[in-house]
Amino acid sequence: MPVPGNIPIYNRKLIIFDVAMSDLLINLNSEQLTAVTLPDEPALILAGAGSGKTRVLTTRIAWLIEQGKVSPMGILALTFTNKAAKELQIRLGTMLSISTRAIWIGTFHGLCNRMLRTHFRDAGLPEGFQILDKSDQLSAIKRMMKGVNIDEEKYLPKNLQNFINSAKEQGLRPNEVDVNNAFNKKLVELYLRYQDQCLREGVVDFGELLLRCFELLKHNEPLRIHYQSRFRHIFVDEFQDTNKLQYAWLKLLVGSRGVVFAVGDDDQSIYGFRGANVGNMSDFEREFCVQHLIKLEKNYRSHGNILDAANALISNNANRLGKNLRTDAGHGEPIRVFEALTDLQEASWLVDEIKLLIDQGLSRQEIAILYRSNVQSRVMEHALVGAGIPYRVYGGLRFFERQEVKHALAYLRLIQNQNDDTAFTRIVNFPTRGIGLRSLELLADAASLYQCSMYAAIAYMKGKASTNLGAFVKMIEKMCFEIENMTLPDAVRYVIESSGLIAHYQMEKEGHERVENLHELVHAAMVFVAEEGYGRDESARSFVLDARVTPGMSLVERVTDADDVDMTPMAGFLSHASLEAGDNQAEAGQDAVQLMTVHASKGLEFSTVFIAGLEEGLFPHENSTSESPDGLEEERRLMYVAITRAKARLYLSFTQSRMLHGQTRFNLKSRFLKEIPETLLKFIMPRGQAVSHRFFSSTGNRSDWDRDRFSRSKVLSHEVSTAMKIDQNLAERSRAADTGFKIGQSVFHAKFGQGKIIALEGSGSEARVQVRFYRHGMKWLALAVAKLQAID
DNA sequence: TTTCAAGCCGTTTTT
DNA sequence: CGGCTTGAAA
Repeated sequence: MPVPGNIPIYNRKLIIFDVAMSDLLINLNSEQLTAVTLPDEPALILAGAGSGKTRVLTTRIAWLIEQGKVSPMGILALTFTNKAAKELQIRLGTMLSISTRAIWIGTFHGLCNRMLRTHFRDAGLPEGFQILDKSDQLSAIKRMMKGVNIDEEKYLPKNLQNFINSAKEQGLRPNEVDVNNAFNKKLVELYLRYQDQCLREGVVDFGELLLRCFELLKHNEPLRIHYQSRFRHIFVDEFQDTNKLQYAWLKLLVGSRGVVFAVGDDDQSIYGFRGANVGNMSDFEREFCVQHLIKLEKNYRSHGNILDAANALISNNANRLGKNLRTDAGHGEPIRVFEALTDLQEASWLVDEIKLLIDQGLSRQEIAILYRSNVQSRVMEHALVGAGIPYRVYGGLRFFERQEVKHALAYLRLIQNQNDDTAFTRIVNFPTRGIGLRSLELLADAASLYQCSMYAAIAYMKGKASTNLGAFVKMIEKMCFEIENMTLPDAVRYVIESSGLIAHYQMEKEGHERVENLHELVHAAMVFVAEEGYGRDESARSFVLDARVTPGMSLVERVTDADDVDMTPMAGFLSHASLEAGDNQAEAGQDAVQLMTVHASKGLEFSTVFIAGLEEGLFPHENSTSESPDGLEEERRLMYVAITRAKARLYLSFTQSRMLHGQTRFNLKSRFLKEIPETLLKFIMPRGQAVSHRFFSSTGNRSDWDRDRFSRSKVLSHEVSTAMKIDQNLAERSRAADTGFKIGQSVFHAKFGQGKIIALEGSGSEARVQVRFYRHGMKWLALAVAKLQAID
């Protein structure tokens, strides 16, 4: 097993690759090949949607290693999301048979976190510093503001939060922010106060991770030189999403010898509103003297009509680096456009159309409904539920954001770092232990008087409040003592029990799922320990050919998160919980129609895509169009992203009227529709609906209507047969119910949507189940009557 | 401490 | 319209 340590692994070509390098290269088109085999110089790759961007990235890394140009240790790959990092790592893992562990792959935040953990002293942070997520940050800000005398009407915590974050995104400390008026001045003052509080409590927010790491590299020359000489090749994915600070950080890290390979698409820049700066791409080109700007314009995803639509649309933007997608696939289907009278009609048309598609054999998960804003989902969900079509909505609460999980983590955080007032206030009286607001006010006063954390201030408390607080301290101390020698999962289990969290949620009538999530947290800790490689011997972590990593081994075992290996399991787990909030989607697994915002769809692809609500004011959104011209361009890029998600079929819809915020609004059809050549479109008329003049004038030619396929009689017969099929299916499934269902089983109900079985009773035709539906609460259902569908 | 009702707000969102 | 927060009352 052991390989002599003095032979550089990266020179042993035969061992390294599962697939011969030539095979990897031969399947690339000429644009991709050029990019992959570029000499050691800064490069900017303009990677269009569906152009094989990730493939170029991974093949380039593999190629560099194979050529002996760089050791895995000399590679740094930066992504924007954890998902992207994971995908890179997995795909690299399939190309290379050496461990990918030595390669630093991660998000900007993850890697900054790692550096700060390693050099916490140099960075001026306490060893066990905690990371505040967005909601932690907000509560920290609220707490800070309580101690200051300000006009609460004028200074909203949310606004201050945005102010602080956007300052940090631009790399600005309080003293560096431009002060042009009194209002601004106050905000800066509050920013400073917040900064002091964070430092005192030993916590950092997301922006701080980057900013502090930036400052660390900037002011610490030996460290900067160390990393500059280590990372010879730096890869940046989704470059158009980087903000000013990330760009500055990158420049520091690259130094004069590093080679940056930046991949991005200015046409898919849709996060300007949160600080992303597309200008970074042209800045990069200029400042790094990029010799090779390579455009990947060959698209492997969509049919011609779809790409033509996308190209035509995006050509209306003035600020572009410029590129045009092309494909070898045929034109494919025309893009279908539907105008509805109301949002309800739009939804019911959508559902009818989806039924047809499913009948034609399309799987549900190949169908996506995209919309500009989340409120639009409700009408469509309602229609889907009514039709008994399983669906999945992306977005919403993620695992580590759930209140019960955050509570449990707060206990762990307080055990780690007793200065963490955010964690303290969260749990000091949860579950309730007779510590009211009054006591906490007194405690906060004491804390500011003695300049210490609230936890430490308990020692100074006198009177009756101190009894309960004293008991709390005893409990935390006991926890610290007990878990000291426990494994991470055991510690988590101990804490959720002894804190009383489990007992509390068991008492609550709606607490079943929360108890489950707490147990799930223990499981998450086990997975974390296993995946991160804690408990293995040190040699397994260092860069040697790991005998256990063989081509036949499962991917999961090969994937590790390089971020956290230097931390204790607990610190690593808590970082992980803050930096990777968990899955953003509802229960996976089941074949379901996908609903999401256009933003959430970026990077995904579907055979069939519906883009709903193409109306002025909604898409493009009114708030974006009024503010700046670039706002409209970003909306257009958003539309471009939406269109390019579709592989084979694309539907666009809009309505004359829509219920929004409690009132009916009448919108014009989106300008984006007009920017797509009519020759690519096919207009569909509402079924059984008298065609108004308005409809005529706004949708174009009568000859464009698809009378054939969407004629009334045909659709109706389809509807009937679909309904019968669904009934049959459901009936069959419920007959199998006696044996089929068990507690904890996820189920789907035509009326109530998805839910989980939490109780069973009776048998045979008497059998009843209690189901907690995600959207409709708790229900008892007779299995003989209710058509429940098991979801695996 | 809990519960209920009035009030408020409403684009997109990862780390 | 509807979800969530906040404030008042029991």
